Amino acid sequence: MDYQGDLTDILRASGGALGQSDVPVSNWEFPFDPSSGMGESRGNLFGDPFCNMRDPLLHELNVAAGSSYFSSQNSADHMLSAATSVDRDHTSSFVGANRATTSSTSNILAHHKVFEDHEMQKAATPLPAPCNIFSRIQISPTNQTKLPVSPCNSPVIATGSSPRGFKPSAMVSSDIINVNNSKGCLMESTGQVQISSPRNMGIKRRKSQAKKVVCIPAPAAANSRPGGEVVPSDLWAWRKYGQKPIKGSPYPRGYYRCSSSKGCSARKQVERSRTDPNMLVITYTSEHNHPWPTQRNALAGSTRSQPLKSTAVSKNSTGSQSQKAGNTKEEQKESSNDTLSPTNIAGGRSTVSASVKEEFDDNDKQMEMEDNDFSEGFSHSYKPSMPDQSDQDFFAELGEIDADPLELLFTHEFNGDEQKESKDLDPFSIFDWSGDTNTSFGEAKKGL
DNA sequence: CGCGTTTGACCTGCGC
DNA sequence: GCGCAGGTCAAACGCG
Repeated sequence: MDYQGDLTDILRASGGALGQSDVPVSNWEFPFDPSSGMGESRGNLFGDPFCNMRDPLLHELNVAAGSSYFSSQNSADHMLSAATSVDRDHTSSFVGANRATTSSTSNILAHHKVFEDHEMQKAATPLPAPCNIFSRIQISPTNQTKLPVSPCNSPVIATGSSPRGFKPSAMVSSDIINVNNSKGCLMESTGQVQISSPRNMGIKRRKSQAKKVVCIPAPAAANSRPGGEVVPSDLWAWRKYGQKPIKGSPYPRGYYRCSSSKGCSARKQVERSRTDPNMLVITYTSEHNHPWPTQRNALAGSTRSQPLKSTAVSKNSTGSQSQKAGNTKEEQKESSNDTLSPTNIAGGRSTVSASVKEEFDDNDKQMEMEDNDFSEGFSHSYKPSMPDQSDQDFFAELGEIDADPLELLFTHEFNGDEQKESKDLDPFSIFDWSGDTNTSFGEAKKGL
């Protein structure tokens, strides 16, 4: 089995926190420290390569974490509890994976992790550039990787940004992985971390660009529902511009570019985990240079990306097709709608997990996690920030969204009798599960 | 017509 | 320097 570049690698490299689980999410925990005041300023104090990278889903992560729901110091545990209860009726591979965990977080539904790329640690000149994400990540051009070790158990995994970059031996591994020390907090939750902006941006993009890796469960198990490649759409519009088979992986990698705005350099790569086809690994590169769509118009033009019945049928009928072909289609369809499943990210009801990894590929750079408050930095980083807009404006614009994702996610989900199975309260509803996939996904959720 | 996907070719970085 | 592999381009085509 080739784990190169696979999420599993990350996890394994993280010190074996996951044990032998094939489901890397089992021990994942929130990278953010809910008590770290995520609701405070957006930061933008340091060189955050993603200061403008406002992925709605990632944003949701932050906001969710920073929401009042998580305001308490124990909010993380609350979240965990809530998530557990919510998921109680759902059985999924992730739940099964969680069985391997020994901590009370074993049933955490939404595990978010921030990963530090080992290459990122390699160094970088600290930049005062306004950034959010790693407002607390400091990169030292000379220091060796100073791994943030916090009482939190979040397995922070450093990985290569690219399959080639996945060199477990080079990963931060145990140094930064302090597993099961505590729950619901990010290991870096108390440290300040600064990272510098990528150098040579645009010249050696692939090497110098920071990346975010988000691992989420595929909403619809491709293996169980051939025609149910249900992928929720986020508020960004992504256009696929390429696909490449990845060596060692039966699944191709799709390349997407933000089509919400011309000139936006935001890109993402979507591929299915080799070891766990139910997991999608989404790598975000570059950043959005525009506010995220105020309307769900991000879905515009993406209708075709929704699995057509004909397609599903075809796939079903041709289930014996070459694996590559099948995978390719599934991958593309899933990713075409943006694979960031709210289920995963938002800590919805289903037993899902999401990990977010920050990567910073630049051999010339070295990142130092000075403190342990990485989570806060993370939260900041993913705060929806409008480059030229005040936060107020931003939220005002948020109001223009058809439905506030967060509200949908948490207002219902965690209020009082929050754990209704009602679809109205279904955080999934905030995403566009178009076509027959709507129902399909409902089934898929049950299947989870 | 506009937007999307598909897909082969090309470019680039990296390891040997 | 060469080959491999990942990343990107762009023409062709489909869909609403």
